[in-house]
Amino acid sequence: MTIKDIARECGVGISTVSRVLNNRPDVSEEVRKKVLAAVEANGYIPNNSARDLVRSRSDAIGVLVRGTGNLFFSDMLKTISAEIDRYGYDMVLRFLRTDDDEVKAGAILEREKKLRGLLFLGGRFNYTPAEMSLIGVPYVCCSYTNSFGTLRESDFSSVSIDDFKTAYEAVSFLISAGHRRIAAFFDACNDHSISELRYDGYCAALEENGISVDPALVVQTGGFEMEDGYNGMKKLIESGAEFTAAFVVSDMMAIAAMKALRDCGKRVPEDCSVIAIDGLKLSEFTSPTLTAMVQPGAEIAQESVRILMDMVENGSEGVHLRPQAYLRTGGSVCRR
Amino acid sequence: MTIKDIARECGVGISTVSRVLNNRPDVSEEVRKKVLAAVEANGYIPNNSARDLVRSRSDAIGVLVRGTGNLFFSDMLKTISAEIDRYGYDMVLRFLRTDDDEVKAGAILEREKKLRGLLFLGGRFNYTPAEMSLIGVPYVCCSYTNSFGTLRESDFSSVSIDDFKTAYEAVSFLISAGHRRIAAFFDACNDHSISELRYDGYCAALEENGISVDPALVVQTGGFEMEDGYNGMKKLIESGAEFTAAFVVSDMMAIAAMKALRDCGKRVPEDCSVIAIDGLKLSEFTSPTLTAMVQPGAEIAQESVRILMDMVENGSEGVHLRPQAYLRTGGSVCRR
DNA sequence: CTGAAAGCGCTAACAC
DNA sequence: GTGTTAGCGCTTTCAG
Repeated sequence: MTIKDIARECGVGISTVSRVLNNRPDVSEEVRKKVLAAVEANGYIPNNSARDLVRSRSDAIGVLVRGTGNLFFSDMLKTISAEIDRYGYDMVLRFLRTDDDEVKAGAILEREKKLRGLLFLGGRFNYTPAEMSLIGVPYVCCSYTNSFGTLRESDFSSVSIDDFKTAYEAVSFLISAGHRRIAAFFDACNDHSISELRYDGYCAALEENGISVDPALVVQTGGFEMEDGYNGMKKLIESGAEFTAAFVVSDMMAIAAMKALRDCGKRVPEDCSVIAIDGLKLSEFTSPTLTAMVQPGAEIAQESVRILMDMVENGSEGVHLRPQAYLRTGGSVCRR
Repeated sequence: MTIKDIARECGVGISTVSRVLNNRPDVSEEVRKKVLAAVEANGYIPNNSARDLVRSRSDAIGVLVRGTGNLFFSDMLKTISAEIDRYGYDMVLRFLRTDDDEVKAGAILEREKKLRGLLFLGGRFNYTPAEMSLIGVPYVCCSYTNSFGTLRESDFSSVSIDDFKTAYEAVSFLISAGHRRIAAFFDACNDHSISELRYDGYCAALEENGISVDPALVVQTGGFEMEDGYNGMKKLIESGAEFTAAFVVSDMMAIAAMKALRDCGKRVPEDCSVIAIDGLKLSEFTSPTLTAMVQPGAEIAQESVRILMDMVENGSEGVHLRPQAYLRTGGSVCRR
């Protein structure tokens, strides 16, 4: 069943059918009805490949996902998918392994599929103009920034919370609750990425309050998995370090860290308060409820797609949005 | 940059380039090298649309995801994506809203994208041959079955735990631990779907042990969200019903139910034991650790893809796998 | 082993 | 308004 069959059945030319299919105005109402009826009756569905080939582009957006253990990303992905759909585009999705390079993968995907735009859900923070020249379509960095790179602001878009500031606020909250011995858990403090920015925010909050950073309280877990959070906390406790609160880089790791605390006979928040960044719905169902800086995931996802579509369809310049994370008070932090 | 440019640059015909690109054996080693070099040098990437058009098929598998609030599915999706990739195919993904029909969506996707096969991640349990005739390629039902439908076994594949049996085993475990007043939480008991099967397993386990099913202990939450689990448990407690254990249809809802118990001043497991089906990694980090029947998610995902590829590439008949769920003992169940 | 040529199904000029 | 026609980039006979 091709466009030709429909044309023959209706006794019209194929371009007329094409016009109807593409909602062109220059078709008589009568013919339009007839064609639509035939399409419906035959269950005809246009061949996407042929369409893309002749237009030498698709109506598809590539989505490259990094860091898939992350529940936060799973949620955003659904929103992103729905938004792309709403704009009438297809989503071409790729999950990246940790050792894949998202830029190379994006460049290949773009050409193979003749994509109109790329959305990176998580990625490196240090792109250079040279490497990004591989990419020939608009792209947006979703939930991360180019803090350690050299990209021109107008050449790309990004939507992300301010990692430094959000960490700063989280730790400031602990300090304002009377805590001074505050442990911290990151992937790695010098990863030129999210952990480094949040670590800097942690340090800034401490120093601004006259508390010096104690390296013995900073744990580099080497990963973002729950096990990493659990083992990190366990190790810290066993080290005999003294602390009354913990700032954890992500909710999932914080949940695991709370588990480690309890397994070691410590109460949350009485013996150790815990705060994290993400604010998953899940974290409202832990005991105690996790106090967290909430990333507005739906907003980040929606805005990312909106901005990307604006670049794709109107050739707009890059835009950089920093939606505000906000504090959600739970039961995992108490006054000291 | 098209195949023509490469051909010209190498001074060969385009069909020769095509042969090299498709790993055909009938090309001289010398020419192959030259072509590959030119491809590399120019960063040439074949146009997928043109390829799919002429072959009138893609090398793509459609994945339709139902019930996206489910962390279990998020995990499986990653495995499915990786597996499809491993077989050298593309994945075309669609998230379905609850009111979308996965069969219709699948049929449209199949024709638009000229898919080779379809993988439904969750779906209705009551397909009929008539409606499935819309689908013209092999398909596999991943993590659900056709228990309430009339499909011929050979016409499709499915990979899923035995819902009835798994629920039966979970409840039997509670009974063997001395519990007799066992509450149960489902979406709806007569949904002709997963909840109904698990409800039947619950009833069977009770009755086999001479315990009659008390409708006052069966909660129909009306959904699979965490809120549903939380509210369901709260309602049950407020009803004044007496029970010493709870069987919950999914981990996420069980986590929420445990929260409700604690919020009502009840201890898990001392006042109420809890068991669920799913066995997420997350549930090993709750306090207490959730006792659960573990669905082997990675196995289900891998086998689903393997079976589908076998149908696609070798025209194999439908296969129905029932991987065994196993008990993971946590701290949420105690003897009575 | 290699090249020429015929489409795959569709869109977009271009005529009528 | 509508039909005719020329490709889009590639794979695949079919000759050589």
